[in-house]
Amino acid sequence: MRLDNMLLAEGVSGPEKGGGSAAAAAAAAASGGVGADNSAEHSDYRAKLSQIRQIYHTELEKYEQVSKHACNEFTTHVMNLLREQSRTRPISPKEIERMVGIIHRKFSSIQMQLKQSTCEAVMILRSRFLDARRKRRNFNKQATEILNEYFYSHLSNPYPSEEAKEELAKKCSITVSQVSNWFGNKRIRYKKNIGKFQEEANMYAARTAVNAASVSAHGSQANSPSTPNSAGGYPSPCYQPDRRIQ
DNA sequence: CGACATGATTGTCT
DNA sequence: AGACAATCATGTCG
Repeated sequence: MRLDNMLLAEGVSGPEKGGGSAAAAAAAAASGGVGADNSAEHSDYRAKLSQIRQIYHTELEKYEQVSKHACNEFTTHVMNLLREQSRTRPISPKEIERMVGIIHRKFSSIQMQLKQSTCEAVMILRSRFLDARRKRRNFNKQATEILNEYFYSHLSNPYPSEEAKEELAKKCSITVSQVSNWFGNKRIRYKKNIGKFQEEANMYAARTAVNAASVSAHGSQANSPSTPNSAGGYPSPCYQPDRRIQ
C-alpha cells in the first residue's frame, strides 16, 4: 500500500538497472523543491540508494524463493494436522480457510517488515543527503554583492518581483528560491537590527551613487576599483526608517 | 572551541 | 502564494 508507493517513488522497487537512478533523481528533484543539484554530490546519494535497492531486491528474492516454499509446506502440514483431528472432531471448511488465511498473513507480514525497514533506510538516507541545511555553502562574494546592491538600492521596498528575482538568480548563479530565501532573511535581519547594518547600508548606497554618477556622466572614466567609500564620516544613508517592512 | 554569520526549513498568518 | 518569525545546521573567524 503506502510502503509500496514510497518504494516505487524512490526508485527502490522500480524497474531494475537503468531506470533506478533516473527515478531517484526525479524523486529528489520533485521533493527537494529547491533544486541545487550538484551531480557530484548526488552521485554519492545515488550510490547509497542503489546499495539499499540491491539489498532490498536480494532480500525480496530470498523471501520469494524460500518463503513461498515454506508457506506452502507449512500450510500442507497444518492441513494434515487438521485432517487428523477431523477424525476425532468435526472440522468445518471455514476453520481450515481461517487457518490458511492466518498463515498467509503471517508470512506476508515478513515481507511488510522488509519493506518497512527498507523504507526507513531510504528515509534516513534522504534526510542525511537531501536536507540542504546539512550542506549549506555560503554564496560567493560576488553574489552577495549583487544581492546587497539590490537590497540597499531598493531599501524602501525590498521586494523584488518574480522577474527581478529571476534576473538576480541568473546573475548570482543561484536559484530563484535561494534569492527569495536571501531576501527573506535579509529583510527580517535588517529590520531586527538596523544599527548593525548601518555601515553596510552606507557602503552600498555610496557605491550605487558612484555607479549612477559615473554612468550618467557617460564617462568610461574613473571607476574606483576597491573602495568608493564615502570619504570621512557617515553621509546620510538614505534609507527610510520605517515604511514597508513591518 | 565558542560566538556569531548565514543559508535553509518550518509553522503561521494573511 | 508570499511574507514573516523562529529555529536549525553549518561556515567562519578570533
